[in-house]
Amino acid sequence: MLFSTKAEYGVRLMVELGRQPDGKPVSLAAIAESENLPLSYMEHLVAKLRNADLVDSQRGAHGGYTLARPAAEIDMLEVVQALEDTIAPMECFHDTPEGRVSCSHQDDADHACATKLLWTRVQGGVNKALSGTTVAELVKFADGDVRRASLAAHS
Amino acid sequence: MLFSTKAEYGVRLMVELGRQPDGKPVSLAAIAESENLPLSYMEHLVAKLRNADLVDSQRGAHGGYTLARPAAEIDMLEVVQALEDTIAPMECFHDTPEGRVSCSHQDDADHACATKLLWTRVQGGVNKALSGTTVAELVKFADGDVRRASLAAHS
DNA sequence: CGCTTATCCGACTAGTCAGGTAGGATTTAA
DNA sequence: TTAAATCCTACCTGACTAGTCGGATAAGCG
Repeated sequence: MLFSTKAEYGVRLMVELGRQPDGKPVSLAAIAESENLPLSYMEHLVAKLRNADLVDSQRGAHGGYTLARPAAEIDMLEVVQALEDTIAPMECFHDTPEGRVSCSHQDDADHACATKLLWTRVQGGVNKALSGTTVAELVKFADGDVRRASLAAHS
Repeated sequence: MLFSTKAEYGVRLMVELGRQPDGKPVSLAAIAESENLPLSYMEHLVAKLRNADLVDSQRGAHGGYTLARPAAEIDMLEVVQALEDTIAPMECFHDTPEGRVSCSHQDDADHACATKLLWTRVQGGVNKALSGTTVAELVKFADGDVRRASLAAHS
């Protein structure tokens, strides 16, 4: 498995939020019910999204969550990175502050890390796919042949 | 972490085998020592590679393993697929016999699986990176020739 | 024929973590 | 003031990763 359910659930959550046409906050309970996901588990996930400034929260009655930015300006690389602790292809890949990939295995003159080329390419492919997809796009896809979302029916 | 050490170790193993110029079998002990990896753990991995017809084995004294095919004809998608139990991006993706991806979540008329588009793209990116890289290429890279060549994912 | 080198094979295990639960504190609208 | 919601911390549990171990089998060699 490439990603865990954290990414799966979190992406669904973002899509549900992006689905809300006006700026009205949506409660987690509504999302959890509509996607049939455990509410208390989602609380952990949405906390990560909030820490990453991807969603805003409104506490109290009639509170909930909203996208922090327009859905078209949030790409999936941000979302997945916020949810998964790491999306590096291998353990030996640790992101440097400059954002470059590097490998902790030796990279000497006589013996290069043979797998570095491969994992770099894989990560490139994943990042490209993630950063090239926005929340808005997924919303459109989900709504494509569907008239009404179950969540919209509730509000 | 996208992949486990199974893929990491297994790819290293394949590269070591591909490094052997003649068809002489290489013992696991030699590889384990040269890559500084646990021998008894590697035995499990090489068994998977053998079952996938990626390596041939020669038992007994002076035995060992050889690539089942020329290094240029073995791509990393085969290798990684043999090692990892699944490389689907998400749990809900199960490969159908025809090789197409599908999602086990409901895709009914009233609620399309919003994340399907995303995971399909991700898997496409990973598969492309893996299938576009051969053992021979990694061998060449490790030997230092192509060190400055395409590190980034090419198309 | 043993002896050594190697692959093969299955059982077992410590540690980690994903996935989820539980309980309560805090904030806010009506 | 009460209900609806976020927020926060701790805890649990089964599965899986990353091994280890002991031995069976097979092949070359003197």
